[in-house]
Amino acid sequence: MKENISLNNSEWCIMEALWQEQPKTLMQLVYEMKEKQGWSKSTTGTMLRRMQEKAYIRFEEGEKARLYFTDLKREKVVLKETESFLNRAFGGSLGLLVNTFAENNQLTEKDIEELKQILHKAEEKREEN
Amino acid sequence: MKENISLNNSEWCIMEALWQEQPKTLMQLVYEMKEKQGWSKSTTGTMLRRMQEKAYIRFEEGEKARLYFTDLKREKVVLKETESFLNRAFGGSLGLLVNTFAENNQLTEKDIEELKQILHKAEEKREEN
DNA sequence: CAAAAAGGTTGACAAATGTAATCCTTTCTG
DNA sequence: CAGAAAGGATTACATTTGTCAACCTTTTTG
Repeated sequence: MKENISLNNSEWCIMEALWQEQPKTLMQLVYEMKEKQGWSKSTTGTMLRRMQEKAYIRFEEGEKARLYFTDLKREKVVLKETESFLNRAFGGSLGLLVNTFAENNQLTEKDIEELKQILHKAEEKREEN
Repeated sequence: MKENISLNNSEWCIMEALWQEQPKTLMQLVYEMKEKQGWSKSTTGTMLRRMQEKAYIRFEEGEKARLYFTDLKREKVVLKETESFLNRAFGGSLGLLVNTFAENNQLTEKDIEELKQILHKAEEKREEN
C-alpha cells in the first residue's frame, strides 16, 4: 500500500516513541515530546492529526483517552529510508558508504570486528538457501 | 564554518552536477536539470539563487556567462549527512545498518566480498598508526 | 541588422513543515 | 462541588520547498 513512506524529522520522533512502546495516549506523547523536542501540547496534537491523515498512525478509543498506534514496521520504514538515502548519497552502494567511513577513520577497531561478524553471519545465511 | 549543511533533494541535484564537474554555467545546469528533473529554466535559476544565499555555491564572472562553483567537499557533506542519517535511523550505529541489510537479504555475494575487502583495508590502515 | 538563444532577475503561489494559542469538553481530586 | 488536569478540535502563522511565468539584457547567428 503505502509506497513513499518518507518521514520527516518530527514524524520520526513520534514514530520512535510509538515503536518503543505501543500504544500510547495523547498525554504520554505530549510529555515525551515536551522532553525530547520541547514541543507544546498543541504541537504534539497537530503532529498526531497530520500523521493520521497520512495514515502513519491511527487510534482506538480507550477507556478514557485514545490509544495511538502505528502499523508501520520500523524495519520496513528504516529499510526504505536507507535505500533512498543510499541512492542519494552513494549511488545506492552500501560498500561506498562503508568505504567512506573507513577512509575517514570513522571506524573503530570494535566497529570493524562487529561488521566482520555481521558479514560472517550473512554469508552463512546465504549458504543456507 | 558551515555547521548544518543539510541538503534537500533539489539541492543535492545541483550539487551533484557541480561535483561531477566544476564550474558550470547557468545554461549547462539548466539543461542538466531539465533532463534529470524536468525543471524549467527559472526553476533552476531560483535554486541557484537560493543556494547562493545559503552559501552552498558561488559564481565568478566568466567571459560571457557566470561560472558556478561549490566549495563544499562532497566527502564532507556526505559524511555529515550519513552521520545524521545513522543517528536518526540506527542510533548512530553503522553496524546496525549493515545488519539490517543483511537480515533482509539485501546483501549479494558480491556486496559481502566488497565489504570484506573494505574492512580489510581499514584494518591495515589502522595498524599503520 | 533582426530574430533567436543565452543569461539573469523578480515576484509569485501552493504545499509542506514547524510551532502554537484558543477554546471546548470530560474527568479527576482536594 | 469547583477548580485543575487531561483530552481533543480548530485555526493560525511563519518558513521552507518546489515550481514557474514574465520580463529584461546581452550575445549569437542566419
